[in-house]
Amino acid sequence: MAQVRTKKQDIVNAALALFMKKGIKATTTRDIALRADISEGTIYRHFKSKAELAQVVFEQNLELFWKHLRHYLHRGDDPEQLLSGYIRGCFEFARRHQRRYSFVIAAHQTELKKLSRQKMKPMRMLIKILMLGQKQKFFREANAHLAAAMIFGMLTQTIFYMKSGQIAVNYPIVIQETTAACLRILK
Amino acid sequence: MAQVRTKKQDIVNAALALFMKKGIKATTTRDIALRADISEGTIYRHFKSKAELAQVVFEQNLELFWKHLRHYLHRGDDPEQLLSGYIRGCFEFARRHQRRYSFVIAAHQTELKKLSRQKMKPMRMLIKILMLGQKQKFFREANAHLAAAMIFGMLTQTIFYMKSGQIAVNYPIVIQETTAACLRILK
DNA sequence: TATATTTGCGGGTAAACACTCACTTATGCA
DNA sequence: TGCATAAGTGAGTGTTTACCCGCAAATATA
Repeated sequence: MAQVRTKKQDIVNAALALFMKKGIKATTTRDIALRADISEGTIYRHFKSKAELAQVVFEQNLELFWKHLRHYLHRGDDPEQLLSGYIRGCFEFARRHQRRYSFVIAAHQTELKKLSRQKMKPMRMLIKILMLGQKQKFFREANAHLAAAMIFGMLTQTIFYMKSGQIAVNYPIVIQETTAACLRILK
Repeated sequence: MAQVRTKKQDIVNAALALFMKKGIKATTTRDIALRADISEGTIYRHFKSKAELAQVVFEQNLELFWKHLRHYLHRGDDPEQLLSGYIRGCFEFARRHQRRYSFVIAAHQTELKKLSRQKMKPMRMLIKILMLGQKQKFFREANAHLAAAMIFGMLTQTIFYMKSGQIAVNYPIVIQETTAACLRILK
């Protein structure tokens, strides 16, 4: 990503690492300052509160997830391919950026309550794919929001159980199975 | 439930209400004492720590969810009926005991990390249903753990989005749609 | 070079936290 | 009735917390 290394970015990076490991609440400003190798005061030069910092960190990671996903959608534009790319993108992101993924999902569902719930771009993108597929008669008519929730839930929960070691299957097979399951629902 | 009203139960009830509303971390022992109308010291007569209290509260609610689910499974014993009862049971529990449900799910996935992850009976029960169905050739062969994760994720995420008002459909239809989707995956 | 603005520091602070403890009151039992 | 134990109290404890502020150094602007 070749970013400019400013103190501000140092803070964000340190906060990111800690939030991912311990969660937002359990991470202290002192922890962050220590890790970023700056003083606590400096944090408040750049962010008006710990909450604002958390918000920024969350958005940066969501953006990353989002870019990653879009990369997987570039190839082809028929709904079935889009969906399969989407699913693969989610799994790959979760695999390659385990902590980032967990943070985004966990923060979205619990830690950042009201904040930016509407900003969950990956979810909105899924809805769009489904609607496109319905318009083109690839997928049967159904409430796209409901279907998207189902699919998103399938993905997150599957990843969750894989990570916690309760599903002993390898990635390619899980991706394949999940995609097949989604298509069965939608067709 | 007609429970005996002891101070201990008062504490559990107060803690439950607060944990459900604000989460475990954000609830202080002072909050609990105030709400239960007892002193903070009393909490420590009955529980050796806040963590232990949280554990008890979690288990009580999980037990409730569990009993509720079993009630929905009593009728019939062919896998398809069992599954449909299971799904209905989840949705009904989430509807009738919204906060309890959220607490159990949230606590399971984030707050109680290592504790009692193995104790997630509803998940284990789902796996059993799927295995039974496979044995009886009602459902096709597949990794039951993976399928259970998918289905459980479908349910939790759907409920999550319904509660947050992002899916505007009524319960009977959602239950029906979700059941149909599950069967499509499994058949 | 003189001056204004930004960036960084780190000790300090008040509030909040989970938990303790010496003590009082209630309960069970012979 | 007398006594042992359990239940309940609330002021206190030592930490930890997010955040502040006076000051210094760096950087930009003239």
